[in-house]
Amino acid sequence: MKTIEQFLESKNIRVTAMRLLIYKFLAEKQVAVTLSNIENAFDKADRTTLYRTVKTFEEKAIVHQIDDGTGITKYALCEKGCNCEIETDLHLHFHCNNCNETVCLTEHKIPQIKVPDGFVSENVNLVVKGVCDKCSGQ
Amino acid sequence: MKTIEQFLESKNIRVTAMRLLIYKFLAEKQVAVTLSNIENAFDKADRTTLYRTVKTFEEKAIVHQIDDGTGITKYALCEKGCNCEIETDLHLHFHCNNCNETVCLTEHKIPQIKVPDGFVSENVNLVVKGVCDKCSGQ
DNA sequence: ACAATAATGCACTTCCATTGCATTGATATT
DNA sequence: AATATCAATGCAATGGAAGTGCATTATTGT
Repeated sequence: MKTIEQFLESKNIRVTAMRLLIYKFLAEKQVAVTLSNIENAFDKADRTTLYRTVKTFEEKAIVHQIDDGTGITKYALCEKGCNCEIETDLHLHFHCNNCNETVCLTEHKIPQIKVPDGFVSENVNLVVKGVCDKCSGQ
Repeated sequence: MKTIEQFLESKNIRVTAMRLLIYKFLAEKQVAVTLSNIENAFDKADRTTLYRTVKTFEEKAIVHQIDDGTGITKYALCEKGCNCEIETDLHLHFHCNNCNETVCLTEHKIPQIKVPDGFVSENVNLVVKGVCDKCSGQ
């Protein structure tokens, strides 16, 4: 059981108060968040700092970026089952058209996709849209 | 063999010189195009006109929008095998990381994706990224 | 030919992403 | 412990794409 500090250090990320806070914020969220979400949670901090912190996390593969089709980039912590260091890691994301939230379905791997001759597949982005469990009534 | 004029009329779209030009432009393209692409091709015309023309085409289901993950919306004509009137039509798109072009692979249907209990799947966006046939060497 | 309606063009606005630069803070070296 | 070095933060500004309101022009139907 590592502390967050040790974890960040193991990823070659300098530990700062800001980074710890943002990490904790991401960790307690069950859904992918936008920069604005983070901004609202930390209104004393500057947008740029938050932006760059998330970028740093992304470069060090502790956060991955999600394009769920809303036009706004979202971010989520990489979890067990989400090997973002590996370029070809493929898990799917679910975007709820009702509450507008996006979640990672890391246990759902993307099936092999066949592409025509001459095409080389390196990466796949798969977003399923619909209604999430919270909104679907039960 | 319908003329473009007849085709547009059959879709309840008024025929104008601008719309014919834009339609022809889209038709001769083998790849999805951005608004900027269209803008560059028609620099005498106003951005807004181009924007609204494409929107109209989209509403009338003769063009579909593609989110290939570049952050810029692309558009492509719906072709045989692409039933965009049907909300749930699912064909995949291929984005080349080399030439940055995106093509529709209409003959490649998206496999059924399983989602956890409580989640309702309505729509799927699947983009395969890699190297296209033109860039892959042969 | 004319009235009604739709298409086009212009000027803005908004929102998100991104960068340059100065400043503050942390780390390492002596 | 003081200082030099380098990274993190904050501020200001920019750029790009998407979208809207309104006036003007074109098209359609009567």
